[in-house]
Amino acid sequence: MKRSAATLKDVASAAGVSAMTVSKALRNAPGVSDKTRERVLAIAQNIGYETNVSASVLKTGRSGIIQIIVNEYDIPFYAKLIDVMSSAVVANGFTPFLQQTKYSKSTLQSTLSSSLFSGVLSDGVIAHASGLSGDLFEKIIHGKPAVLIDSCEEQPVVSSVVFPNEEGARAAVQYLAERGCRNIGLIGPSYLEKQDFLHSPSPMKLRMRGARAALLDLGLPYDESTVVAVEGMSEEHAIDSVHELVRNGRIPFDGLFCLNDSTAIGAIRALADHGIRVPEDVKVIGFDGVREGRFHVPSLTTINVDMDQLARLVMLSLKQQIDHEGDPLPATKTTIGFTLIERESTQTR
Amino acid sequence: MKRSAATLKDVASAAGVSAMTVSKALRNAPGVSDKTRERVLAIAQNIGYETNVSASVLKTGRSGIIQIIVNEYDIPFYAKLIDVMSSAVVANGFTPFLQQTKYSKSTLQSTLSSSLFSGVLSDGVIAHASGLSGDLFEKIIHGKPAVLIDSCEEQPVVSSVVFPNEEGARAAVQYLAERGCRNIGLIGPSYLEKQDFLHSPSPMKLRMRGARAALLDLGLPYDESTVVAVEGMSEEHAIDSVHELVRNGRIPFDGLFCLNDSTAIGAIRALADHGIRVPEDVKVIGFDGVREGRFHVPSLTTINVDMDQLARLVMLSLKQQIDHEGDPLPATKTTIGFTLIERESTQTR
DNA sequence: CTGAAAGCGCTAACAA
DNA sequence: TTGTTAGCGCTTTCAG
Repeated sequence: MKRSAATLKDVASAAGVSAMTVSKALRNAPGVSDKTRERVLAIAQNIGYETNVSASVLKTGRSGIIQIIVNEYDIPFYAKLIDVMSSAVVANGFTPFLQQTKYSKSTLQSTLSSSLFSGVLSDGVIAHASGLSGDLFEKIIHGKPAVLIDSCEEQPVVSSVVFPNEEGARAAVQYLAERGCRNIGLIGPSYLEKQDFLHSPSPMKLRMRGARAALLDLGLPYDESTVVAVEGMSEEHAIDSVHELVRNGRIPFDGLFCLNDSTAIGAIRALADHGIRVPEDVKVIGFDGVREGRFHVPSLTTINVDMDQLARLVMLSLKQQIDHEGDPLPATKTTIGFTLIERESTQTR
Repeated sequence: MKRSAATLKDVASAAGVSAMTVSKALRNAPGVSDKTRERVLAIAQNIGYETNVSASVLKTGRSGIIQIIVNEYDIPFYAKLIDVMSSAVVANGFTPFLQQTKYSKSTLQSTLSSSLFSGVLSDGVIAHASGLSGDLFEKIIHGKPAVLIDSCEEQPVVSSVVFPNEEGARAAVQYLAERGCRNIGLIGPSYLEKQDFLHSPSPMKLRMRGARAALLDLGLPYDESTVVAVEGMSEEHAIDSVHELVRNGRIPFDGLFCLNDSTAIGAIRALADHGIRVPEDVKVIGFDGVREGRFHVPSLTTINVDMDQLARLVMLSLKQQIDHEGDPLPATKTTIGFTLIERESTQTR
């Protein structure tokens, strides 16, 4: 029951060699004969030796830990994101360390700066969190390798991999139009006019911009009544907004592009409450491609973003930065691809 | 751009005191005058000092890190679990460290024993993972504070907090019967007879046992045809099994208790594929109370387990163990409560 | 209340 | 190939 773990020295004396030799043997470092290495490994295994990470981190300044920061775990989109990103981090030989900010900027800051993961303990950061400008981020992490996910700043200070927000939104609206929709509504943060898109772009603003552009190109209306404003991008928010909309008269749409899957799912749920059928009365398309969309009735048509590509690109950038510590690489910005997955919620038949 | 963080010494010389004084000041340890402390804090803040955790862990042997190990992140049940548990860990002043095993026993083992989080780096472990017997677990963690979630062993070696599997299942079946169901089907791993329940209980076995007992008590049939066997507890598995069932003739049930919410959601989805209506033709009830159940059409009636209570009890046990390091406490086993949440999937009307 | 000394366990650099 | 030395940054202990 002794929790005082075995140390290198213990292994060394048991093996009749020096601590240094054991250290090399265990790390597969050069400078140890195969015979010695094997023997050391066996003995280490035998006495249950585990390397003390604190010590080695203290010495080497490298932990192999990559922080992954998101807003929240229990949301389909983030559940998928942390799954994919953790797996990618592991596949690259690092250890992922997840944290959720619960949308709190102060939590984010303390998460990033203070306590456990300040200077040394993490070798890099991957973040998708609201209230996270590249400036702020850079000020906190001080040049530590980092990649932001879907940070839409025009002049990126920190490298980021972004979703195909505009393109995807365009495709969604065009698809609805092709399926015969002429009164297309949008569910998103709020109605925006041209000039509103100029400053501080955000993923949802960009999706709105893409949708707006598509509508105008198609000669379809885009005005205040086009947008069903939601206070947040969760199912609950969409349910509230749609309920309110219907309460003020029948909904005027035959197609609905929801700026993410959660609001799409909420919208379908709320429409059902009022006996409005999807897709017969209204066709609905979402954005993200969360796994839950497949299992709903009706199943959800969506703009599926390529998460595997996301993970690959993030890790690529991160590893480059880690390899180049000291001489900082310029920040990059890469956009990933998407596919439109057709399901029941937009069926014509 | 210097990534070489400020050290205690830097702060010390800037403040004109010794490193020791700074250390005490920053940790709120006794032995420093308020005046000195304030000055030190200000200076530390000013030059952006962050304590090097590796060093302090190395010295003190305590990291404040609690490992949380689950099978998988992108599953509604686990998404909820990690949210609740992380929050509880944080609320208790510790830092949660999440890991997913992807149901691999070897991943689990290496996760627990080798590499990063072996001996020192984590102060405790919370785990909900398959292939995780208490014995195995204990062998790996060697008396480190730990709590297993829903480990149903009769003679717990490690403390655990378990779900109300039997009671909840009983309540689910009774509820269906009260709603008029006479041909109640169960969706779960496989058909089990009395003797099958004796050995190596698992959560799903216990739910099956509770359901069986309820059926027999009610004088309703329980035989091989009662159970729709699934290969796993995800939506996909349930979809496959229900499809196969329907392919072999109309389904003989007017009520369906699915041993978790994911299979319930899958079942409803598959039934819809065949034009079978829920709840008109078949009433469906699930188990767990994942957030997604609310948003489905029909919304899902379920046995909602009290996750907040779970989190509280887990942390309580863990903290007791941490406080008692050295003289091990006896393993405990506590069952949490549940409520039946009525929604559309079992409506009568 | 403050500080000097020692060492946690490991590994980079060098010496043998 | 192996071993020795030194020190990462912090905190425990004990002396001032």
